[in-house]
Amino acid sequence: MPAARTKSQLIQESMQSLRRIVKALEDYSRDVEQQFGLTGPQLWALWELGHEGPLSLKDLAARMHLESSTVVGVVDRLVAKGLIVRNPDPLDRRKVSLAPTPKGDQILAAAPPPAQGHLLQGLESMHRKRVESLHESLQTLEQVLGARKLKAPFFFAKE
Amino acid sequence: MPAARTKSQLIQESMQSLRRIVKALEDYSRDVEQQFGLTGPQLWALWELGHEGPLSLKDLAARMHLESSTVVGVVDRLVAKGLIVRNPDPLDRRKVSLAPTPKGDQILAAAPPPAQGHLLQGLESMHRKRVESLHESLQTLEQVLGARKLKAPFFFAKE
DNA sequence: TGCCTATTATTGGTATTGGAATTAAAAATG
DNA sequence: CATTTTTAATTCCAATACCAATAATAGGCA
Repeated sequence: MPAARTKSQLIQESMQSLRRIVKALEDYSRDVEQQFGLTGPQLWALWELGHEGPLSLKDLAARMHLESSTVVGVVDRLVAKGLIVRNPDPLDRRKVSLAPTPKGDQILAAAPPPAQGHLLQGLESMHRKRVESLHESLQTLEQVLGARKLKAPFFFAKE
Repeated sequence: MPAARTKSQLIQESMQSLRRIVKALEDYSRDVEQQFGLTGPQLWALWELGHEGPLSLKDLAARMHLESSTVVGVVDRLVAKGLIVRNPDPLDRRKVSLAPTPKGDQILAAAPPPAQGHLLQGLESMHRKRVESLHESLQTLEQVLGARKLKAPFFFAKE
């Protein structure tokens, strides 16, 4: 039986866990890239377009919680690979309508779920009680971070 | 009072929480950069050098869980800003010994803790019971991810 | 000692990410 | 209807981040 941990130890270990979890997700994306030829963001974007129908670039960016300027590059590479197409929106000529090509659909049918899917499968395999507990913990953590974000004006001087 | 959630809902929300937490940490780094002139990785590297004494580039990279080639760039920028110096190692001429300059130490004394510090403060403010629960949940999550990582050879065909 | 291997730092190339500025088009306002 | 404002997509720039390849040095072994 492991010795009792101090609060400080628990915190340190939790931090490391969080880092490892984030890194595990990144590594998973890299593995997919190695073996599948699509980077994590590319697969993710293709996934969104395949499952949520045609989307404008802005909507796609919103779904991925990324900036438009970031997604432009991802879309460029998917277009270059012939997996999606940019169609003009007949109703609003500022917009582009992004959709998978047949080839993109084909890839999507065979591809693993995007990074999040990995985690998803892990969570599915957990007992409900555990998921409940995790959920509550994450919410707490988020509240703490959120609260800090609002009320922590930087206390240090600028040069 | 909110309606009871299904397991699936709990999972979805947990995923989103995780993403938001990661994003909050990234945003914090960006805030520090805006107001302090050092990016997250730069502050982190300076912090490690300031607290762990002179380190070789490899050791610094190991501490940050980054590749050496990534850290070279971060070190370049810190050197360019005059916050650290590269000294030759008298015992092994392959190595460089990285250490803060007086100016680097000065910045470090006034700077907020690196990104992780933000989270750290949040955790410190939580009750021990909550931290215990979070710790346990994260460990479980990590186990699930780790297990999957090992036994999930990619099941999809390569083109 | 001299050759072979391993280690250290670096460079080069590609991808991701956000912010700032630009262009084009739609919407709102007078 | 003309002007202004807002919105959508894009381009450009800097910083991460990885991998692969290289140069220089150290260490091991015949």
